[in-house]
Amino acid sequence: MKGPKRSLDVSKIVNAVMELLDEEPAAAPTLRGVAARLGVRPNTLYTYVPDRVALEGVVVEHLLELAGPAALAGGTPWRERITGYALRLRAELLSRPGVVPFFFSGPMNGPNAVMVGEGLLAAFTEGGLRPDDAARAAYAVIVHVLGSAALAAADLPGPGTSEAETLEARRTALAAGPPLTAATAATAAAWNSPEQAEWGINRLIDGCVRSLR
Amino acid sequence: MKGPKRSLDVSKIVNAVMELLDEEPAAAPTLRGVAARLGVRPNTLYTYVPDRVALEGVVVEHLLELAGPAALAGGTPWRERITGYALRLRAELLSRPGVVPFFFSGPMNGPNAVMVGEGLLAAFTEGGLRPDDAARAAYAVIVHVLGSAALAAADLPGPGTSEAETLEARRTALAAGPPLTAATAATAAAWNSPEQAEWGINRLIDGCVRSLR
DNA sequence: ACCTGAACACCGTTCAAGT
DNA sequence: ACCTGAACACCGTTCAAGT
Repeated sequence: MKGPKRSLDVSKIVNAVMELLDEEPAAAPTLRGVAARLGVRPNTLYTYVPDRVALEGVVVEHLLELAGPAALAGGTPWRERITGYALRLRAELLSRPGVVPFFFSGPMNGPNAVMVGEGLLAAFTEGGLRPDDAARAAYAVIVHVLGSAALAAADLPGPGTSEAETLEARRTALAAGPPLTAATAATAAAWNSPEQAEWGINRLIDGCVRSLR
Repeated sequence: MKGPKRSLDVSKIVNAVMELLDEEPAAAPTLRGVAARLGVRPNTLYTYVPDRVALEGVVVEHLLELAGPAALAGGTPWRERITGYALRLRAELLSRPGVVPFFFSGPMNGPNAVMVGEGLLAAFTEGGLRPDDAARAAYAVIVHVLGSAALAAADLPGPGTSEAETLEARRTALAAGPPLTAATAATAAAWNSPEQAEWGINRLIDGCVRSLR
């Protein structure tokens, strides 16, 4: 048995990124950090990946997969498939906030992105939308879930602070704001909660279904 | 007339950021770049701003203002006020893609953010929503417009490529994809267009209004 | 073909020092 | 109070060189 010609491949690099995120979920992985974890020099990674954006794209593909796009294909009612995937993806991202910027650093056109798109299209079609509306609806859902995840990640408390006290501080601040804001401070303070993300996605789907006529 | 005690203030710093964005809209402004443009050492900025995230927060506030939040308060039908502000904000961001990440680097709780929230609340209330639903709807709109802007910015072609050929390349790629994707390739390829952003926001508002009952 | 050594041109941030 | 000099600990990326 002769030794391996190469010690690395792209999937090992992605694994290293995921391990870094496991250890420090809020820290954005860097090429140098990934290389160090693999016991290799930073420039070695350029043998496998053209640049940082490309590596981030591969990680994005991995996360789209992690959220279980296969479940989009069928089995449960169409609407649950959509909200299910959307909320699973959001949860995966928010359990690793450091990865969120990766979704906004380049076009999202890998095979898993296409598969997710196809699954959402199928679900919306099953929901009664015409093809073009289904396409618009599918991408609107992606926009919403990624926007929600990104804003929630930006709002995460630093290591010193608990989520509850951040929430309470915000509620108090909003209660001192203009009238309508003050009157809804408790709701508004939790605007980055999973519950409100679910509410938003459901309203979006409601609106899409309504455009059936 | 004695010389000024300080040569700088926060608004001059924000101006410098905006000038950098005017010159190179896709480049993310840096503290060092801003300092250089002001003819000052990088660490000088720490007299005016505690760190990079805080500076970005001030720039975010400036952009929320640029999109004209005052027009949210009244004058036109409630629904146009919402879509108008949302699409103006999106356009401001996409004419300066380098600033987009600033919206995701920290909590968005400045006075203009509160004012925008209040304006959206007023509009949705006028549209017939109960206060808590209006609050959820207001923030869902923000989520959607910022998500849309961020994904569109990530999809922008590099300096070498035109928008039209990027679109055409994507359409061709999607046409070779799975069946539903292929059937809607023309629509799907333009998923980051302003038209589809407007479609998405309108569907979201539709869905919110429907939750009146 | 794969990996390294060394360098380049950057970052944000700190701290003691000058005025 | 404001700004600087100098340094620290980082980045992504390149290129020639070694195996």
